[in-house]
Amino acid sequence: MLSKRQEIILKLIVEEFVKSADPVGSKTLARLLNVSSATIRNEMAGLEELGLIEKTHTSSGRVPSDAGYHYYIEELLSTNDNYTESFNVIDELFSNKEMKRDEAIKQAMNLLSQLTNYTTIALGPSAYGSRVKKIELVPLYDNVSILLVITNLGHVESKQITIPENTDMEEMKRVIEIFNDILFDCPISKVSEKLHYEINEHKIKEILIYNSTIIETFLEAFTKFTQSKYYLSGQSNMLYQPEFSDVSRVRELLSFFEKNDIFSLVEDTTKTGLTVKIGKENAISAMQNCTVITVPYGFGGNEKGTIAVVGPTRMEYQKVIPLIKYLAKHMSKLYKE
Amino acid sequence: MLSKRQEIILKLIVEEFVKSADPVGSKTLARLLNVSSATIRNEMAGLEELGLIEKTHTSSGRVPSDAGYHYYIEELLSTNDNYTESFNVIDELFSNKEMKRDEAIKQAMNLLSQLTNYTTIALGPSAYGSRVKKIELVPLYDNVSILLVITNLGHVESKQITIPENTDMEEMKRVIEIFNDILFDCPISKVSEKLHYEINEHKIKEILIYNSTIIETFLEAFTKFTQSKYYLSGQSNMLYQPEFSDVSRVRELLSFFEKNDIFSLVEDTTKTGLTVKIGKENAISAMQNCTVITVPYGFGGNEKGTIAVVGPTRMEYQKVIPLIKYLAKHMSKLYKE
DNA sequence: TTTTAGCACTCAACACTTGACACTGCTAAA
DNA sequence: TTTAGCAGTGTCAAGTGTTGAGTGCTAAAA
Repeated sequence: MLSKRQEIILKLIVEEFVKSADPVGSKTLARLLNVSSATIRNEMAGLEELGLIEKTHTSSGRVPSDAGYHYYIEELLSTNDNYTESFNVIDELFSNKEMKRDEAIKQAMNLLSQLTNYTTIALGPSAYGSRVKKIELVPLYDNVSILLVITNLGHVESKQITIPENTDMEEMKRVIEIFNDILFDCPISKVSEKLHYEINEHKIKEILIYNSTIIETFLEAFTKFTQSKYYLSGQSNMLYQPEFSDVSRVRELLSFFEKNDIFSLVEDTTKTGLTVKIGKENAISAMQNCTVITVPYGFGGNEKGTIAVVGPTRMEYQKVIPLIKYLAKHMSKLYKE
Repeated sequence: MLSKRQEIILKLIVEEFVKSADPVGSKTLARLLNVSSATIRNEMAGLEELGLIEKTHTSSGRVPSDAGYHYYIEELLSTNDNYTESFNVIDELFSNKEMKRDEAIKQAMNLLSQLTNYTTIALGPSAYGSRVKKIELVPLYDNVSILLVITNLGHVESKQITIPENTDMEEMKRVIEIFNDILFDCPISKVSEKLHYEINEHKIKEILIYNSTIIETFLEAFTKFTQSKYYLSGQSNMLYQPEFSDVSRVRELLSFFEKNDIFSLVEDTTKTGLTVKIGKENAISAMQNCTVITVPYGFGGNEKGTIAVVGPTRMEYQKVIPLIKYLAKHMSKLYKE
């Protein structure tokens, strides 16, 4: 257990370091606390022993360790501070109702990356959990058609399909009708299940006789919905942080963003609430001196997405955490139709 | 006019420098040409006077100037070399017919950035110039509907619209039918024109009486088609080039990619053939030591797009130019339905 | 018991010097 | 026209010395 004074010192170290990016020494703190630098040094020795702060070299000032940040976030942050400055900007964004959900999410992420100056990520599930509203087939030319699936939340997915040579268009229309019957109001996540069930049972048999590959094309179109998409904003923000003055770091990080591994950052956190992964807690090597903060959104149905802020471990937690929480709350509202 | 030997020397300087990224000195060339280094130096003095090569400092080897690269590309490259190695990979990609056009373009750009190790850009016009195939309105809930527009090339655009409170759905259906009548087979680029014409003439009058804002919503949906989109691939490739070992350069470049200024790179070149902009010829400051090679594609109708490769001026022109030409040719085929 | 002043020590950062090296341009001879 | 030789110039890496911020420890003061 830390003494009151140790907590104050830890808090100051974190906040000074976040501000300046330089290790903070005993003199600086002495000035802020009206004790001598020697006293501070004694306290710091204690904090270091507990693994909450570190030195970069024998005679440098102290820097918070990963554990130190955690302590800061969990014990020293939640109670006091509350950053509400930018909340009205967020309110404003969401007051515009004339936006498709995807568009709203994109804009929210852009806003968040602007407000924080870090990189932000929104992870699907663009349509996961929403329901089938209508299925259509629009002939284009020859034997090529476009298969359209529209969901109750206004999401549209299209897939080009080639219909076998000797096919009657009337027949095809009937097939689509049957699909509409079967799948109307069916959650996207259950489509595959439902189709496979119907294959053995009722109406769908005649389709199968008629053409078996059409089912596959269908399922492909639906997997497009379930493939969670992601949106990335403010990649280059990070480059202005002093921890990325080394090009090789930048390379690593950007290559990571460009690969489609984004999911590996967040994946398992759809269930829990706000998660803060600091430094080495991130499995990805390029992220060893980054913090990833994730919050799920959309509790309405079974559709859940995640938003995330990625920044250096030396992050303005004080500002970011309330902001991302507030944003997730608003986005959740958006999901309840 | 350059002498034969000067041309050979210029060619070697370019190619050596492209390979090594180090200024090339007289000794290196003497070894390759079986003359003494002093002879080379005399020739180099001439080339420098013509502004084709430069020194980085008084006693350094020579580096091609922007003009030198141009001379190389125009006079020394086209005749001899022909890089065909990777052509079969491209053929393979395009042999898969089951792809929507957008998807095909994306994949082609990914391939190109992989093959070249530079950044590639594909600029719209995703649907500009294609024709309206079908318009639909799918009610979602309450007074919210989705407006769908499908083109003859399988492109789908959707927009959420709110229909005024006291509106009869049957009436609405009739309106959509009228739109379909008017706009069927109309090139996207002409939609606005045609609508405005019809407003003063025939059938559309009754719609106007009925509801004037619907036309606006309509036009908005169509502008989505005409807004040329772009696709960027291999951003981080550039970071591995030694010219980007300086972080501030990287910052500039990546910030540029992140802004939506991409069009300013290419915009005016839709009409001409292959264009090579070297170094200072690029208006954008972040690109002052980059080369941008652009080629238009899609000569079929009036729909034209552009693909581009962005790399350091020290670029493997020998490899990139044939490659991008070949790719553009194939993509053009894709556009002829 | 806690706090403080003082001192010796450490290390990063910066500026400077130095020598090796890779060029060039010029000149005079081949 | 080509070449060898030489003086001159700038880069780069290694080494040196200095400065300054910060530490730990100890002994005295509160």
